[in-house]
Amino acid sequence: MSERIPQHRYTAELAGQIERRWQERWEAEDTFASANPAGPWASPDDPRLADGRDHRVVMDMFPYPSGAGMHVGHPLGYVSTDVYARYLRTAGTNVMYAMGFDAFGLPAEHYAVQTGQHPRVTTEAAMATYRRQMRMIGLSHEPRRTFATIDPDYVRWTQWIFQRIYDAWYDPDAPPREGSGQAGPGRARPISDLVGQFSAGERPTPDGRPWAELSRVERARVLDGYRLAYVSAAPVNWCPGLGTVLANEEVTADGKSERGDFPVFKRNLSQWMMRITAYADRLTDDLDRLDWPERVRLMQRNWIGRSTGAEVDFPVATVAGDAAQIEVFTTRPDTVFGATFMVVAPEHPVVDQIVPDAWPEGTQEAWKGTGEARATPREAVQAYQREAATKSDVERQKETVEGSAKSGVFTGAYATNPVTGAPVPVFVADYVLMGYGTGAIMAVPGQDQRDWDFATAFGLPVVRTVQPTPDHPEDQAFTGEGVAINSANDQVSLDGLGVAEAKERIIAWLEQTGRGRSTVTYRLRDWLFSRQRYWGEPFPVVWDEDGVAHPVPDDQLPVTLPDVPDYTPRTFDPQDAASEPEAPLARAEEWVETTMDLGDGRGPVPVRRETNTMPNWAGSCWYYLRYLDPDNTRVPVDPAVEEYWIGPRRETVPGAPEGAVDPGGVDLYVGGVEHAVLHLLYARFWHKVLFDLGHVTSEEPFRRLINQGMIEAYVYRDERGFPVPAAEVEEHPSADGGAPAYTWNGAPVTQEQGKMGKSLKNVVTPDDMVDQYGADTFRVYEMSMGPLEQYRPWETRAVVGSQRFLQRLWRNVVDEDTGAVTVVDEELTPELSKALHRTIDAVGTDYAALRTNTAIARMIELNNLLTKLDAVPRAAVEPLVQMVGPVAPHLAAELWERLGHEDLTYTPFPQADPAQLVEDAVTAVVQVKGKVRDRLEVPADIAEADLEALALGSEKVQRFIDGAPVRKVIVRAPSLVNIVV
RNA sequence: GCCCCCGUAGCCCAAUCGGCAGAGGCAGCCCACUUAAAAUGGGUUCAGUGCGGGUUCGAGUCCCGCCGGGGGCACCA
Repeated sequence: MSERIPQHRYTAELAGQIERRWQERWEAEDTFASANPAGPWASPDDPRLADGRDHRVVMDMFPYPSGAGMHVGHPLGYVSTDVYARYLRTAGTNVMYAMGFDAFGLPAEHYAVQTGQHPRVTTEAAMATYRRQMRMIGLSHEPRRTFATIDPDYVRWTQWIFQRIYDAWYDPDAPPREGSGQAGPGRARPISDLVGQFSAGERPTPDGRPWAELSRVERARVLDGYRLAYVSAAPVNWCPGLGTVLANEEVTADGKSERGDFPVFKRNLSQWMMRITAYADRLTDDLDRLDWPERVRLMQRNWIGRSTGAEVDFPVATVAGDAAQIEVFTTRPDTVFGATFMVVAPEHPVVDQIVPDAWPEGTQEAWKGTGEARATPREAVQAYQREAATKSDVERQKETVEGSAKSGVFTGAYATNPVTGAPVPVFVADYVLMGYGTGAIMAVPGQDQRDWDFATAFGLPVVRTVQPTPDHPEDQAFTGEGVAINSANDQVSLDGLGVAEAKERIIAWLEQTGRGRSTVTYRLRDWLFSRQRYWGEPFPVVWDEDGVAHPVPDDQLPVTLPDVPDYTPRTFDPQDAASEPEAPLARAEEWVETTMDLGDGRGPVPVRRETNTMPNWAGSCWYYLRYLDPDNTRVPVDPAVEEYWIGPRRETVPGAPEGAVDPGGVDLYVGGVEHAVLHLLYARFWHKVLFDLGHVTSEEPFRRLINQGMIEAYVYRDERGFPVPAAEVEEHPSADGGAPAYTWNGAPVTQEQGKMGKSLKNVVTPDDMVDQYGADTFRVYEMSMGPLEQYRPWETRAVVGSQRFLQRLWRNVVDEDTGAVTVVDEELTPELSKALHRTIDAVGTDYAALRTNTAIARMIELNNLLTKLDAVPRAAVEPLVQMVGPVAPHLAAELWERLGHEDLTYTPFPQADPAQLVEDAVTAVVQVKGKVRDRLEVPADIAEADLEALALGSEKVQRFIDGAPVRKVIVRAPSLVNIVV
């Protein structure tokens, strides 16, 4: 059987030999090393650094290495960036292309729990598998730049950056750094600047005492209120099932953990936070300067949720008789004349101050609540508060969103509408959330459906203050645009104004009279930064005997994880809301209790180490910076190196606003859309802090982002609905050309498309594909399946098409029987020459635009032309081999060498001759009333009038005109004429 | 409920500015090579662009309304 196959055919075996040979050679020769302008590996004489030469940083989101290794879906983005990087090298660009590992995290910890092995052991093993697979498919990463987030050297700098964040505060009045594209003031500054302001008396202390009179502990408390990394005892997301607290971004809309899908409860716990809210404006504004998919920018904008409006003060009398105010936030201050009642969140502190001992005269029964306790306002309100406290946010929402019935209780107090002077009843209701705005609203049933529902349920009055459209239903709030009505008092009138003008006028009046102010709120909350896990970066922080936090001095970093016998996390019954987090590190007592010289003149003192660890996101917040300068022992990245690679560019990205300043950042970042608001938001935040503090020159980490699609696979299910092994399913074409039928073991099965996974029995690995077809074929197939962004199903059956292409290319150069090179040194025919140059032109454009699928189609086309020739001219096949280089690098390198050349990696991409791209003659289409009726061969530079005359002279055309008067002739020389009769 | 993306041959996908619906691949069918099959090579069939309107000389492309698939947000004041 196999002896029939020609000895030198490009089979999987031969491909494998070629691939291994080139992989070894590339590694031995450091082929992919980039040229460095500065830092430990500086090579200033490298020609790639010459003036005018471009540079690009190309990278993928680094993987979290799972024990199972990669399936064929994982390398899609990697192969794309590799093709792009390889193309750029041939285009004369200095390319930085590296890959590391995101190696802290829960799965390794879970796996370690099951197997009893240390997470480091299993993680290292998984990384070895990934490295082998990435090398096997020919990725041209620069080996010397690789690292994992668990490497002590990397942890050291992650902790170092934490210290800088801890040692900084956000000064909203500070001018931005020179040259930044920031619109308004605001910048992080070292905490020492703040201490300077306090001690100089420029900034008052909270209680007004001079700074010098504050104790050590008091000063620390004051500063903690400003730091960008701080400990707070706020309500946090506690997940007993995982045994840790979680960031808002890690909790799904229905109150479950994103990982594991466990219930999450709000608990008041003391935790590390990052003051990301200080950057809310810049994180929103700077999205405009990035070349990112619109939907990702939209998701970030939604997550940050900037909303402009006004705060309005509603006077209220406390039970003690004092004049107080309830401050509300509204985006519709123009509707304040229609505010007929108020609602405050059950947790709102004002409630205790205003609830009277007895119901006011004439209080409606329905306002007193539904429970037993309704004799006095105090009892009713407390009962309602208790009930609300036992419910999670999600439960609160469920009852009311789905049922649309709103619960609530009258507080017994009345406030005063500041524009009408009318008394308005104050309710507590859980549809108002303490965590958003001021935790209190003015209710305007006329213009807000939620308020309308509440007003209807409690028999409250409705005043429309915006004229609804004529067809608007009588029984609904009107939330649209319209002119203001019923909106005037003695001093100000909004009547007749549109919404925007009305807002402006009423805010001006409120500010003038001290009743309110224009304001901005955000949905974004500070980032909860500590986790009760073992497998993460330890905080470089110790606590002294007074409970004051101290950073571990830089020269003592990294703080490494203690080796403990019991590193498993304490998890609980997922429903056990009352459980307490228990950090695994707290059990390493010898590590926790230590002494340290804190540098404050006291000498070594007893301290307790912080026992929480950083979240998995910490390591991925800055790894792209470390690629730039991985061996630097002085700083995370040399500023000159950073500026060269990712500093702001002179030109802005496409679509950036007029006059914008380029933010810099990685030139191409490819990864899944699932990180749209987690990793990508956190990394942007850290980067901006580093920018403010002067450690980097770029304002953004990732200048251009592409979300690669997912490779899915067919899932076949038997009649019971269970998946059957996809590889064993047989296809049976239908007789009439319709959809085919599928069977497994003779029994019919159904086909659907789904994720690739063990449980669906449809996993295909790169290892299988490289064995069966070779790495180059695998790469070509992945790239020819469609555009990078698209989701598409894997079909192993179709891979053979890519193999045939490479086999034909091989055969166009090498004799399958003898192995001899068969190309001839003949002139190209004019037709072939034109085809070649058109292909060069198109393929170069496609590669540069990451349209690898169409580039491959063009190369197949040219290759098929060559296949038909008796002898293949060298001048045609050599450029083709060069063009194939980015997608099938091993095969191209081999053929290039056999054709008598050196390594292809830096050989300049072929140039298309512009003269060969112009056509002498083209086919002009002649349409009559939009239908094609004739085709004419005409010179490419034909004049419109000549083409028109030629078209009208056509016999076929005249037949279709059929003597009717010609009304109009549209000429698009040289390709089209449309005659309208 | 609101917002975003996508629907082109049996399948994966092409189609600059609105200008001949088809570049490439898979599958199918036919032929060559073969004792035969596989592999390989050559040839070839197949859709009028999810549906309904509109704009236009001309619509896969632009606009409106549906249908189907995917995703995001959701008492956010």
